[in-house]
Order: sequence, then C-alpha cells, then structure tokens
Amino acid sequence: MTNRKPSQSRSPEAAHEQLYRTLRSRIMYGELPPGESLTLRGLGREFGVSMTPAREAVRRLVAEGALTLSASGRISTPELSSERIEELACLRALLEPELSSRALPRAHAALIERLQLINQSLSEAVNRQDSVGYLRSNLEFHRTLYLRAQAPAMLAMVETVWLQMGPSMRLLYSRLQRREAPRHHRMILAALRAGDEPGLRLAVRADVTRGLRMLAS
Amino acid sequence: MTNRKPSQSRSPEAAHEQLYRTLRSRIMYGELPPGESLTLRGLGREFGVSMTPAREAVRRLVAEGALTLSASGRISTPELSSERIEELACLRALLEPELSSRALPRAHAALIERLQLINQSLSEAVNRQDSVGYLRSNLEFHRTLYLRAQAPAMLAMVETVWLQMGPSMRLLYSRLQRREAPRHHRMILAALRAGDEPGLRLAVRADVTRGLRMLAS
DNA sequence: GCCGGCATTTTGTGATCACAATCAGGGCAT
DNA sequence: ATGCCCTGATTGTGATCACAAAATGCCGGC
Repeated sequence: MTNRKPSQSRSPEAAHEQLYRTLRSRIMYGELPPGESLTLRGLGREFGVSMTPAREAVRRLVAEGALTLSASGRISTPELSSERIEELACLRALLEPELSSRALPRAHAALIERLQLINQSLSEAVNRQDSVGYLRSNLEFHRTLYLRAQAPAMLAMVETVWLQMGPSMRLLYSRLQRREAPRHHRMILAALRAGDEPGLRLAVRADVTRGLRMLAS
Repeated sequence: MTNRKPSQSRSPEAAHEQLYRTLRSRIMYGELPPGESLTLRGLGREFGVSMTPAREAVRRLVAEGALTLSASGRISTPELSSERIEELACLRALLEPELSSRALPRAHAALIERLQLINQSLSEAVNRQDSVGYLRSNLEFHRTLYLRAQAPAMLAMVETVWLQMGPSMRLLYSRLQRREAPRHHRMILAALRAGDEPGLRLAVRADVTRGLRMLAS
C-alpha cells in the first residue's frame, strides 16, 4: 500500500486528539472496568488510524493517571487500592471546596438554574439505574459550578483526579445505587443561593466524601 | 540506510523515558526560561534518537503542563500569567500542608537530619547565587519530607505543580536572591521535632506562599 | 489430571518516510 | 523607507516497517 493520506488537516482536530477525548470520556465516566486491557493496534483499528496516534493518546492518558503501563508496557485501566482511593478522595475534598468558594461570587441565577437542570437528569439516571449516566451528570454538575471559578489549572487538576477514579467509581456506584438522589447537591444549591461560603464548602466536602464512605468493603 | 538497531532492551530504561526524565528535570529546576521553544528533531538529535521517542516524551510533558503546544503544534515552555501563578501557588498551599501533616507521625530523627543536610546545600546554593541549585535543593527538601507521607498520588500532583512553575520560578528567584537562607525551613524542622502539627502546617504554608509574594511585579 | 517447556502470536518500541502547514527571509512595488 | 508576497526551509503528524520481549496456546511427560 502506498503512503497516501486522504487529508491532513492540522488545526481543527488532530486524529490523536479525538481518540484521546473519546478514550478519556470512556474512562472518566466508568465505561471501562478496572483492569481492562487495551492495545495500540486495537485502538487504532477501532478508530481507523494507525498505531501512532493511538500511542500518543495513550501516552497522554498514562501521564494523567487514567491508564497504567505494566512493567512490560502493557496498557490497562488502573485497579486502585483502597489507600489510593482514599488519597484521591482526600484530594477532591481539598480542591473542590476551594473551587466552589471561588465560584460563589460569580454564581448568578442562570448558573443555578443550569445546575438544577443537570440535577434533574441526574435523578433520571438514578431511576434508570444508569451508573454511567449518573457519573456523567454528577461530574457535569461539579464541573459546571467550578468553571465559574475561573481557575483552569485547579479545575484541570480536579478533573485528573476524577479521571483516575473513573473505572473504580463505576463499581462503587453500581452497588450503592439507592434512590438517594442528589441530597448534597440540593444543599450546595441552597448555599449558592444564600451566598453562604462556609456552608457551600461544607456541602461540597460532604458530597465529595460521601462516595468515599462506601468503600470500606 | 537499513533499519538496523544496535539493541532493543525493553525493561531497563526505554529511550523515551530517559529523554523524559532529563527534560523534566531541566524544566522543573528552571534550566529553561519561559517561552523557550523546542523541536522534536532537535531533541532527537541531542539525545541521539529519532523523533518518535522525543514525541512521546514531549507529549507526556505537555499532558503534565510542563510544556505547551501552540495552535500550530509548536512546542515551548509555558509563559505563565500572574493569575496562573497565583493559582499554582494556591494549589501548593492547599496540598503541601496536608502532605507535611501526613508525614509528621512518620518523621524520625534520621529524616530530620537528612533535611538539615539538604538545607545546608541550599544555603550554599544561595551563597553561590546559583538559582538552579537553589531550586533543586528547595524542592528536594520538600520532596524528602512528603515522601514520608506515603501518599504517592498527592505527591505526584504537587510535583506536577512544581513542574508547571519551573521555568517561571527561575526568573522569580534569580531576582529576589537575598541572603535569606531557609528561614521557614528552620521553622518546619522545629515543628517536626516538636511534633506540632498546626505549627508544621503553618510553617509549610508560609514557606510555600513566600515565593508568591514576590510576583506583584 | 496437572504441570512444565516450546513454538506461535501478540504487542510495544523505535526508525524512517511522505506530506501539509507554518515560519523566516529576501526581493519587489509603491 | 515600508509594506507585501513569494519561495525555501523547518516542523509536527501520521503511516509503515523491523525487531525483541512478553503472552498465549499446545503438547508431551509425569
């Protein structure tokens, strides 16, 4: 076969970028179980590209802790120890209250309304027993709030934590999927409306550490 | 030329790994100024490898925020806005007290002695007006302490912050290089010896935010 | 029935190439 | 003198290949 390429548009979205985004999304929202193994050729085949872009996307995700390499270079989603999960939960508990606090002064009515909407689809996902949808809506709730903090570096760091927890979260939530709906989320919204910063920090922290408690298994 | 390769030892240290480590070290310790541009072919030439390992190392560093890609894919060290620096300093102020606090119960006499030794070479670097040596010793002081926290994910996150600040730190420290020696470091050591957790957190936070204050320029 | 060793296959690594987009520089017109 | 365009060089991207190491499957021996 010749080296012909159909196109080489550089700026819009490089091939490895799309692969990266798709894979990242799958991992963050728990579509892949912990310990799932991936191959460069397999990913390339699935996305219709060669190994090169697959390698770059994987390398990037490994750097973010979303994938791990075995000693021999095999690629798989991480299987987190409970110490590791505790650590990541602690990171969330440190970072997210700060982000919410920074977002508070900029949280207008339109934002709160949007958060309520997200909360609705979250409830629907709970009713559907759809753990991927649950994770997606839950993280979108947090991300939407934190985007207002105007702190991109901090947000990126939190997203990295979410990403690392992704595969393990699915298991966590698929088990403890009671009707609980977004109790803490309503507390967050109330604190936002009241402009109550300490209450907001507490509510966010409680929401974040709630997930942690169901890992004593 | 044929495709001959002299060796392909996989396990010890892959080529891109060494390139990554060296580059990362250069960036973290401020050996590269902000805005310095790099090329894949240039790096490959310097390290005697092809573009492929250079690409992987660069991709990894970009994922960690140690390098940035321009819209057209050009590689350079980041030029941080002061808002960005403030954010990163805030991250340090959030994470490092937590790490020090976790290290405290495990901080034996041998560790404190080692920290004192590092402090010595830090003072020497100050006298030598050696800002790279200063940065290196300073971060080694912190890293040595935090390693005792047994919190690899948290430590990795802090190191990522250090890495992002690297090129900008050089400028910061080369300007405000008074004889100040490690004042806060001595406070940290005192708190460690006394087993004083609140004091330790405060001392660490003060040491971390000190650098921040000299960026009002 | 189970386990150890051998051959085949799979898989990551690194080199090399074609290509398009961008960048840098000089020369020309105004 | 200054602004603009055009050309050549530089640079990242993706494809393809050779290779070695690890994984897998198979078979025979006990």
